[in-house]
This record gives sequence, C-alpha cells and structure tokens, in this order.
Amino acid sequence: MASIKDVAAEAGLSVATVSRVLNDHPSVSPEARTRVLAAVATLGYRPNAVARSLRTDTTRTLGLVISDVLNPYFTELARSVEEEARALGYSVIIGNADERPDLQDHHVRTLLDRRIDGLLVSPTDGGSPLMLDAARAGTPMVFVDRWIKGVDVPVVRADGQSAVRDLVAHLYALGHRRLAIIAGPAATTTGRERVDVFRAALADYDIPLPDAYTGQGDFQAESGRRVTEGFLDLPEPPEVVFAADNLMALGALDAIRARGLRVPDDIALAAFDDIPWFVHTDPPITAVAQPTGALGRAAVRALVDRIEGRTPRSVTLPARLVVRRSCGEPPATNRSKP
Amino acid sequence: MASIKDVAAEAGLSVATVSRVLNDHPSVSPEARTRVLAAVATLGYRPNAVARSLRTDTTRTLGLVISDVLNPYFTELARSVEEEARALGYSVIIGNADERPDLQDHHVRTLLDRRIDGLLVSPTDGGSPLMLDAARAGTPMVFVDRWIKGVDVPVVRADGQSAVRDLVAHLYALGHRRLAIIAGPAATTTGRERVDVFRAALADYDIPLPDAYTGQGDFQAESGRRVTEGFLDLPEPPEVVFAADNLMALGALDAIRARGLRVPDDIALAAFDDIPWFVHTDPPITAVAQPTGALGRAAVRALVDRIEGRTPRSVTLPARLVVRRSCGEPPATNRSKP
DNA sequence: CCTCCTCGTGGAATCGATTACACGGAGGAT
DNA sequence: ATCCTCCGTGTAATCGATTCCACGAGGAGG
Repeated sequence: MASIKDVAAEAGLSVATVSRVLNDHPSVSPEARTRVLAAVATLGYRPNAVARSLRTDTTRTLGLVISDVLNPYFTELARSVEEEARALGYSVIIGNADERPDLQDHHVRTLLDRRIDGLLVSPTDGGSPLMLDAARAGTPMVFVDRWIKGVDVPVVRADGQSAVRDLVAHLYALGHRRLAIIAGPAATTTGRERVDVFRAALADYDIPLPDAYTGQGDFQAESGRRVTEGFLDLPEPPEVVFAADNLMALGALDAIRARGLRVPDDIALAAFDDIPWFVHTDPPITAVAQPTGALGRAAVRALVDRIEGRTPRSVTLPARLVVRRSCGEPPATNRSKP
Repeated sequence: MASIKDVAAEAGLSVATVSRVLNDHPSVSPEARTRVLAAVATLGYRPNAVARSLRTDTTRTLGLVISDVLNPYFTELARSVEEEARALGYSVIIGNADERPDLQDHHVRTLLDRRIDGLLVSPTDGGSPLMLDAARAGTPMVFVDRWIKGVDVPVVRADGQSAVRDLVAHLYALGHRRLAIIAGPAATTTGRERVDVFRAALADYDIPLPDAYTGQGDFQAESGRRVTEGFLDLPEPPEVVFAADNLMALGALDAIRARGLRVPDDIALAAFDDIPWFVHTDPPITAVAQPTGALGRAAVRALVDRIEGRTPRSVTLPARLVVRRSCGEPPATNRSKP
C-alpha cells in the first residue's frame, strides 16, 4: 500500500509538502498542490490513519459501550450515536457488554488501548475501578441512559417521571388498583429509578407498592418471565404488570400467555421503553417512550464538546406515555378533534 | 499516559527488554521480568495499540459492514461476529450502511484507512468499485449473507431452498394457490435469489408467479407496506404474501391491518428471516429461519483463516421452516408423539 | 543597492512501539 | 587455557504520518 513517501517521490516533492497539501495547510503553491493531487490519484493513495493517530495523538474515534445490542432500545441509540458522530467527523466503535461487568471492562480497556478520543457509556453496574480510574485520569467521558454516582461525568438521559405519572393515572382511570413492577438490576440507575418514580406516582393515589409486587429482573426477557410467574402464583396476583424495559415486558407477555391468560382482559401490561415492535404485538403494548434518537445525538454532542475543549452539559429529556391496548380500553382511533 | 520508555526508566532496563517481557519473548531473565512487571503495575502502563499497529502492520481488528443495524437479523449477526472474533483475539468495528451504497463505501473506506486486518461485508448493492478494488488488492475479505458475483471472495450464507420448498408445501396443503412475494432489491443476491427459489418451489405445484404477484421492495418496512397495498388493490389479490425479509413482513402486516383485514383469515403472511418478535406478533408469523449465529461464527472463522494464511472456505448452511399461525391452521401444540 | 519579510519548500525530529544486530559474559568442549 | 556458543541485554532503525526549523528566492521599502 502506497505511503506518503511514494506520493512524494511520484510528485517530485518532499513528504512535508505532500502532508501540507493533504491537510490543506495554507503555504503550498498551486503548482505543488496539483502535482501532489495528481500523484495521489495515480497511486490511489490513502493516508494511514494509524500513523496519523500516533503522531497527532488523536483518533477521531468515539467508543460506545452499551449493555445489550440485542435490545432494540440500545440498537437505536447506537444508530443515532453513529449518525451524529459521523456528522461531526468522528467514527464510533461499539462494545456490547451483554449486561456483564467483565465484558464491559474488556471493552473499555480495549477502547482505551486504542486511544479513542472519548467514551460514551451506559454502565452495566455501579462502576468498575477501571472506568472510575479512566474518568479521573481525564478520559473524556459521557454517560448515556444509565450513570454512576459520585463521578464528575456529564449524564444524558431521559426523565420518566411525568410519563410514569401519566401511566399510573391511565391505569387508575381504568380501575386498576393492584399494580406490580418488574425492576431492573439495583446496580443500575435505571434499575432503581424506575421503581422509585413508579412508587412515587402510586403514592399520589394512595396505592402502596408492596415487596411482593416488586420483582427483581435483570433487563433480559427470561427474568421478565420468571418474575411474572411469581406474580401470577401470588394468592392475590396484580392487575397490572409494569416492566422496567422492553425485553422483560416480552418475557412477561410470554409468561402470561403460557398460563392461557389474556392481555389486557386477565392482566394488564405496560413497559418502559417503546420500540417499533410494540405496535405489532398481541395486543399492542402501552409504553413509556424515550426520545432515543435525541438522547444519542445529545450524548455525542456533549462528548465532542468535552473533547474539543468546550464545557459539556448534562442533558435530561422527557419521556412520554404512548397508550395502546395492553392495559384495556382501546384508545379512541380519531384524536384529531381539537 | 505512561509509555514504554517510562516503564523502562522505572525498571532500570531498556525499552527492548520491556517490550520482550510484554510479548513474552523467551530470552528474558526472570529477574528482568519481575522488575518490568512491577514497573508496569506501579505506572498502570498499558501498551499503545496505535503504535503497535503501526510497527507490526497488524491491528487485530475486523471490519463488519452490514446493511441495516435496526434489522434484528443483522443485529444478531453482528453480535455473533463480535463474540467469535473476541474468542479469537480480534476486535470488531461495525459499520452500518443503512442500505445505502454511499454509506457503505464511506465505512469501507474508513475501515481500510484504519488498516483493519480483514473485512466482513454484506453488500448493499452489486459492488462498488471501491470494494472490488480492495478485494483485488488483496484485502482479506469475506461476504456474509449477501455477496457479489465475479469476485474471488469466500461467501458464508444460508441456503433457503429446502425451507422455502417446505413453506410452499405448507401453504399448498392449506389450500392456498395465489401466492405473492415481496422481493428485495435486485442489486442484492438475497433480493433475487429468494424470488428464484420461491418461483422454483411454486413450479413444483404448477403454480405460476405472475409479475403482478412479485412486488419490488427494498428490505425496509415501508416498502413492505407499499407493495402489500398494491397487492390488495389487485382485482384478484393473492391469498398469501411472502416477504423476503422480516422488516417488509412487518410493513405488510401494517398494510393488512390498515385495511381492517385479518391474518390469516383474510390473507396469509410468511417471512424470510425469523426473529424473536415473530413469536409475539398478532398472529405469530411463520418464517424461514436462518442459522444466524452459526453464520456469523463461520464468517469470522473464514476471515481469520484468510488473515492468518490458511485457506478460507465458503460455507452454506441450511435455513429451516418455522411454522406458526400466520398462514392458517394453528399447528398442533404437542409434537411429542414419535 | 541593501535589508527585511514573506512564502514555498525540504530536512529531520517525533509519536510509541517492535526487532535486527551487536556485544559482553558465562559455561562447555577440546 | 582457548575457543565457541548461547543467553540476556542494549542500541538503533523502522513503521507513516505531522510539524518545527532552516533556507533560498523574490518582493517591498528605505
């Protein structure tokens, strides 16, 4: 593969001049410029990004470590992150932690070794020493969706509070009083928070959230199934199951079906995170929708701000309730009336 | 960030010795080894992968360019690719082409600039000059799922022939005679092939596949909707719609619902590519399932074989039919009988 | 006409690793 | 005792770029 030396030789100029043309440095004669460009074309030369990175200590690459690629929410997040990064001239390397702290560390380490310019993380756990060290050592970093307490790192996330309040109001209006939640891992912020806002919203209606109605999941479908089975085995099962993410909602749906029960007639179901498939499930699932694309874009902008020396800001965007049929009472089809 | 020179200074040895310890070169005294390791630990040193890559002309990184990350089929493929690569000591950089040839080229170019060791591609189109040049120039490359004719690159893919034959047999047994297909882009191999095997399977039953029953899609949900509407507007609409991928099947389902029609009573639906969500749609969708994980792993192995000087082999694995309820006649629940 | 600047260019250092080669010392063979 | 080999180590070249510094030519200003 042709190097800058070959181009210099072909153009009859020095490598310095070639480099200047390639980085459009002002002081190059028009003549030299055309000669270099001609040589580049005939040789099909492309600069070696590895060499350039070594010299400039800059890779124009962002690392993104997410908890689970198979979760459509994170897939969409990854997609919007890559789009925004590309628009700003950066590439993205995605690491999939699969909700495993060891894998998360593996990816963080690999990305750091490659000297990425900045790191976007949705932490799987309460924070590995590795990540905390990296943050303290000054690696540009931004948390997205989930975050870790006690670290001075900007956070870009959705606030589900008002949407969950709306959800509870919706459920209450439908006559439901016994509401249960499938929580995420307590080690994640989203795992705890969603339970907290749900409990707070219930309190507004003087509805308690007993321990029996708060199941411990891990954001994977299987745990949703397990916890839901537990709920259904209760002497007095809940009337509604609220899953703290979309995969656990799927598991819950499975468990309910396996018992021959119907949604929403026998039991209602709602989920945190909205995904395209929820329109097509049987029945369509009522969900709290995060502004996923906007979150990804905001996260990239914050990170790039930090990298390029500006002051990054934390961002919180509101989630909103999307009512479908999984909690009962099909919503009116025409909402066009003012 | 500490460099190998700092480690050498800390250990009171030369950089050469440090490097030898780090790469466990045999001729290092035990004493030197411990001194180096101690220095590495106190400094928290990590080798700079960029510098190493420049020197060794090796990045231990694979590029994966897929057509659409939002498509669960490709997400799962990406995941299995990363897993297998990690097991073999490689990292993966994913590029999402979004079914756009220009984006595909952008990613291929970026990956090549970064001097990845090998490239895994599921081409969006018939083959850009860029990719053909790269292949000819000797970049280790393997096609997965889709491929390009006339290039000497191993292909790892699924063979849907027998599964599609099974599907047609299933449909025929249910009494369906007017079968339509939503094809993928003609520029892709999978776009054309799936139509061909479908037509061949129909021929076995003397069923023709008229032009009116072959709609042109682009592997995205919206095109599935559009084509299906066309089918439904026909004076004699088909009894079955077979979508050549899962997203178009989703679009088809939308279109059918929008007309107030029911699946499978009014019209049957089947899809190429099986995904977890098909179990939960209303009704569950009958599909041709590819062995996605195995494909990803086989592709990585072939690529690594090529990179490490062994001879890579093309691999074709059989797809299989998964019958659900979207074509009629709920399958018997107990299949345990011998 | 001389001096000083500016501009275009090239030489060479540099980034952080790997590795060929040289070298000194220890130990074995003769 | 001499010579050879092998082992552990260090020096320095190298990968492919960027960039500081020096230099010569040419133009402007005195």
